[in-house]
Amino acid sequence: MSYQRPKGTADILPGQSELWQRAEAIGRRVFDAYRYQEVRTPLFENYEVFSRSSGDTSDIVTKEMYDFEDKGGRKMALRPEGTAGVVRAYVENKLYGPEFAKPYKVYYMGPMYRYERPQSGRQREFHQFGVEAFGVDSPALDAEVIALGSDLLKALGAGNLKVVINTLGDPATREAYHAALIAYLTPYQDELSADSKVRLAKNPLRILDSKDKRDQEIVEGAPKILDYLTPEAAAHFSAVRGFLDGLGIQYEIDADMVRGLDYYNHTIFEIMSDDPVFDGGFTTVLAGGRYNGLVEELGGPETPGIGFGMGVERVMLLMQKQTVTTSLPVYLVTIDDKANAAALQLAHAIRQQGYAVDMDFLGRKAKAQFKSAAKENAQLTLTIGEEELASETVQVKNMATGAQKPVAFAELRTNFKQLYEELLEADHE
RNA sequence: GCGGAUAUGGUGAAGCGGUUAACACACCGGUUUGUGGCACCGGCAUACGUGGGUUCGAUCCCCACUAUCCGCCCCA
Repeated sequence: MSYQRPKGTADILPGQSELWQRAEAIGRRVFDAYRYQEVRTPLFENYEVFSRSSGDTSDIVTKEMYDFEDKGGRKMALRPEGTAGVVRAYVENKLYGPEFAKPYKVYYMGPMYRYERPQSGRQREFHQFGVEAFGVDSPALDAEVIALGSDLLKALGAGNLKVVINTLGDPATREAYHAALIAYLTPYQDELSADSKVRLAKNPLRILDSKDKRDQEIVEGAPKILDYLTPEAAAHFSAVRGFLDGLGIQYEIDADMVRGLDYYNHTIFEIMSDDPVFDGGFTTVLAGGRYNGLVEELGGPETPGIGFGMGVERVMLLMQKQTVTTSLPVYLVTIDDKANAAALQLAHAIRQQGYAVDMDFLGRKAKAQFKSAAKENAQLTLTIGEEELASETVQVKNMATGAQKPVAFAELRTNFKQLYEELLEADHE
């Protein structure tokens, strides 16, 4: 009986994992530059953590969540996104306390789970890098977070980026706009797509980014949220725009942009790429926004917050073009099995000095071993045969120049670093 | 949840009613003793997704299932 991985999951194998490690290293570097520190929260939480934060009616909660009952009868769920768990941890660990600097900035990297039909750039188990910053309502922080997202993608090598922003305003804004939108759309009720008819009752904002052609025509004449902003919300948004301008970050305002999670308010943003790998059109690779009120919703004190999530798989599609070349310091060539004992000891000694060593375990002939060494991009090959065993030396060959010379076992064992550097120096002469 | 396409060895890919199921790549070995390339020679593999059906005969036709890919919904 053989098995295959669950639908929508992926094995990240050597060849790919190097690229993931590179992405993670770049992510950590960028996050550190903005003084975000890593937080690691559980992959699963109480179901309520997600349903309360994302909204009971959001698609993510109603049809995409991997929820289950544990053996103790508790309703749990695999995290569909990163923010809820981080907010829960923020509240539970009382990170709002006066001893913590504000904003309290954290980042995370890890797998998320959504029960969806897999397709290009979308899986059931997927990965996000994300940040959250708590405790500061200043629009300057909104701008900094957007700058961070943009820097992150650029550092990861993503090109053809477009920053799109919008505001959902404060609760008063939202209430007024919600009413206006329903008033406008209701007369068109019969003309709306089937999906949008449902949305009209459930979440009319969603109709704004319907892809149905007729819906779009109707939406064109719909009231714009920007006209319903309270003075405070308008001031916040214009300040964000000013800071972005000051940073030289190009952006578009899309008044019809809505996000899938109900907890957003004020600034929301997406960074998209129209790189050819997404064949046709802009695809969102990073998105987030402000979620003042969410901390309270999960039982904490009134605390503003803002953050974003970045889809690693989508970024990986962009990074795919990059090639990771690795090289190997030493390949040990053994002439026959009699050399194995000495080879193992030398390999061990060199590895302990911090250099990677590979060797043959199949008893292949020298030619094949050199071929492997070349394939692994070995810098040096050390050959051990009968003569070398007798004289306690190895033939060291610089693979780049082809130069070869004998070196005593003892020297390899005690001072490999110097030898290695000297031998490779020859390269540059 | 809905729609479309596809399923042949480690990989890519021909064949489309009767074949030793091509070919290429990869891998292994050899071309005289222990050195990376090329060439040539040889070897290699539990390959026709699973289960039914049609047929004298099915990789090929039909049905179902499963899986994968792509799109919709939704989203990162």
